[in-house]
Amino acid sequence: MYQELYDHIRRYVPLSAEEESVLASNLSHRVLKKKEHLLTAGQVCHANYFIVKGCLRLYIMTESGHEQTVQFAIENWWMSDYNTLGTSRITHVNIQSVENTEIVVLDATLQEYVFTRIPQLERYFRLVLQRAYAAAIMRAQYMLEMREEERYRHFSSAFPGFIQRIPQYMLASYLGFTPEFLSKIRAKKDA
Amino acid sequence: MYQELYDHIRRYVPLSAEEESVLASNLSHRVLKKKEHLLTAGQVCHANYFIVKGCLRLYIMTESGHEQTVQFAIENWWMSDYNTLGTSRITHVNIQSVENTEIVVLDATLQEYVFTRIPQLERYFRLVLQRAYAAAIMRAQYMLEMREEERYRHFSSAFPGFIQRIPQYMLASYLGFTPEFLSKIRAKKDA
DNA sequence: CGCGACGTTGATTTGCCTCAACGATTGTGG
DNA sequence: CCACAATCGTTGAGGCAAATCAACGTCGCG
Repeated sequence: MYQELYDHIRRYVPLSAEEESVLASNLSHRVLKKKEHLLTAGQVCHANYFIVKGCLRLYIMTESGHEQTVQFAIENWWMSDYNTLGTSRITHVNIQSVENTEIVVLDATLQEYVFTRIPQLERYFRLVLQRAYAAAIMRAQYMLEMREEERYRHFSSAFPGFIQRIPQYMLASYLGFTPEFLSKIRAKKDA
Repeated sequence: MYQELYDHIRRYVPLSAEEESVLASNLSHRVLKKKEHLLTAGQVCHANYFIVKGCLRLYIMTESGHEQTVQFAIENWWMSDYNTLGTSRITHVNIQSVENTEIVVLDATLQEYVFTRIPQLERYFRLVLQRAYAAAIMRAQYMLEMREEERYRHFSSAFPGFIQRIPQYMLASYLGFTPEFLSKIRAKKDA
């Protein structure tokens, strides 16, 4: 149980068998079918989610009424609405599974308790967040320096195989252009 | 000395006078003139920088040879190249002061030592990074959902006053368009 | 089988870029 | 302290990349 998470934590900090069990009693496990919602705009976000297997996406509804994918998360990444997590404010984002997905749920208040019992986890999350932040900055950089087509080519070479796991309209949205345009890019150079 | 930083830390975690002095002996202070470089592509990034007063920007040189501003940081924010900080890899980014700026420098290796002496700082940085990450995600969202002109209007209403502190060409670059276009936006609706 | 979701393709439009020339402002050295 | 250069901002003409809109093909699923 939770083995993938333990392994991930051990990449960053030591974790004893005893600590594993403290952690285990504060976690829960959840299985999501494809396209199932984990969080919907208007709700309060209570937990941090670790992906064991599968893929989540975070999206918002734009004023013009279409879904704008803001983030993807795959195996060994955490996802949540960090803007409101730990507060009682409602979220404006939606989190949904892209494919059948298995996650570990760490409730925000339990997380605080776990930190008191396993102080090294504070370090683990600091390191995880530093990586995530660095990745977000890199993404901002790519959005700024590359044109649409270049972004697609860069993304597909950086994450080969991932392309086949997600519908094209979600990828187009994430990369900041239209599905029609993505279709035209592929028609051009896939040959 | 370092009072602004102590105050900022105390927004998140307790900090005793004794811990202040442990911290102090591992920090240094630096004053930068406008446009001075703190980090240049090709160097190794050794430290994390806390802004006491002033403004830094992080930028890269694009293939076409122009400066692409990726981030700004102002009072009470930390800035560094988190992609390489703590490693011996060279950086590809530049960090430069926008105006006369005063910073606190926390060396990466000393930071590790300080964490062993003041474990609560691990928590402080976790919380700071969580906020920074949340802000970076919000920014990605704005880049995706808004058109160029809307981004400018949103930015200038979200950070009134900041506009006057930075040259327009840096702001245009940060927002993802050309200085000429920014000039045209302003001409349109400032009247 | 038929419907809805997804992807493709083409015609047209448009928002923003590029390029170029011209002001305004700053700062620096004689 | 002025002159000049360099930097920064403005304005306009023209071009192009990507959006929009619309129609059609295809696949999976109830």
